Amino acid sequence: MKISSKVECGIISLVDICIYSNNSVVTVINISARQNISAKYLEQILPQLRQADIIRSVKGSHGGYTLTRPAEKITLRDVINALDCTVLADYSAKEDSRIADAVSECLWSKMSAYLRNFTDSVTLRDIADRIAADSSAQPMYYI
Amino acid sequence: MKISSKVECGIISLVDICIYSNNSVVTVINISARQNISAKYLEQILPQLRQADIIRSVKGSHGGYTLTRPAEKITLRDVINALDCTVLADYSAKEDSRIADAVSECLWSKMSAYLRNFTDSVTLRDIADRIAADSSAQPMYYI
DNA sequence: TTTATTCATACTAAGTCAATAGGATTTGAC
DNA sequence: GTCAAATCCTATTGACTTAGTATGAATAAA
Repeated sequence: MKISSKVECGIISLVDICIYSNNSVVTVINISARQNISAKYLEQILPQLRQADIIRSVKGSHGGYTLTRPAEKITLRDVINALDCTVLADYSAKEDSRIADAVSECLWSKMSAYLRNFTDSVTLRDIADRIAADSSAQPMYYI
Repeated sequence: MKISSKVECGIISLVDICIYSNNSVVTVINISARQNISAKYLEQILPQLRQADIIRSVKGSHGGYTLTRPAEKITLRDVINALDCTVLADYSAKEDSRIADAVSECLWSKMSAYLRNFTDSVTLRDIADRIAADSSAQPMYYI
């Protein structure tokens, strides 16, 4: 499935914040360096996650980002909706016919609901734990 | 979920062929008139469905299209893959980091597999039957 | 030979997306 | 109070994708 770069980078950033914030904030520069994502691009993505109340920002010098709540309370659906609300939304065809209506109603809406169900079931904690599990075999280097 | 117009029109066309081919073929012109889709656009979509062995074409005068097999043997996955193979394919991030790799492997690939599972479970018959069910309340008019 | 159809390919206009750019604002440290 | 480090806001650009159109060739029935 094709994932937009924005959503992809958003998830990666959140996992990064989750792993690297030890009672402190994580800056755009930090994430950019660790994850090889342009800082300017992140500056566009992170405010959106803040507006969706997924992360909290501290402005000014020594500022940065932290999660607003425990990672197990942040779902994949939260993140996707914050960055691209069309992904999980119901879709309705513009073609005008009874068949088109039926396909919209009984197929696409069902498919969207099915996807939402999946994204509800995955939390940031699940992803971060998976990274940690990988790290036990292959040691993690903090930058 | 955002569905491409091509896939949408493809499904609609197949349902149309399924419903309106009574031991005969269905032409682009017929589908176009019934479903309000440009004939020229359909001429681009239907050959792709033929190449994927979902429909069979009869060329020349009195030509048209029929399904190659019973509707219950044609899955949503067959159709989507014929028209846009990126939808159900695994996606791998281009960002270069351990976290990005982990997200690709354990998140996006799982999500694609989940979607494939859904699309495997829905057949053209299911959709056509749904249309028929609607018609018992609201009579269907053949053109 | 005409007509009705599919087939193949090229084209275009509009829209979307990824990424960059520039500067404004906020805050801590000295 | 000044400087530096950070987020914030908004605009812009260039590349790519998509939807739909156009033109004409090939095929086959009547």
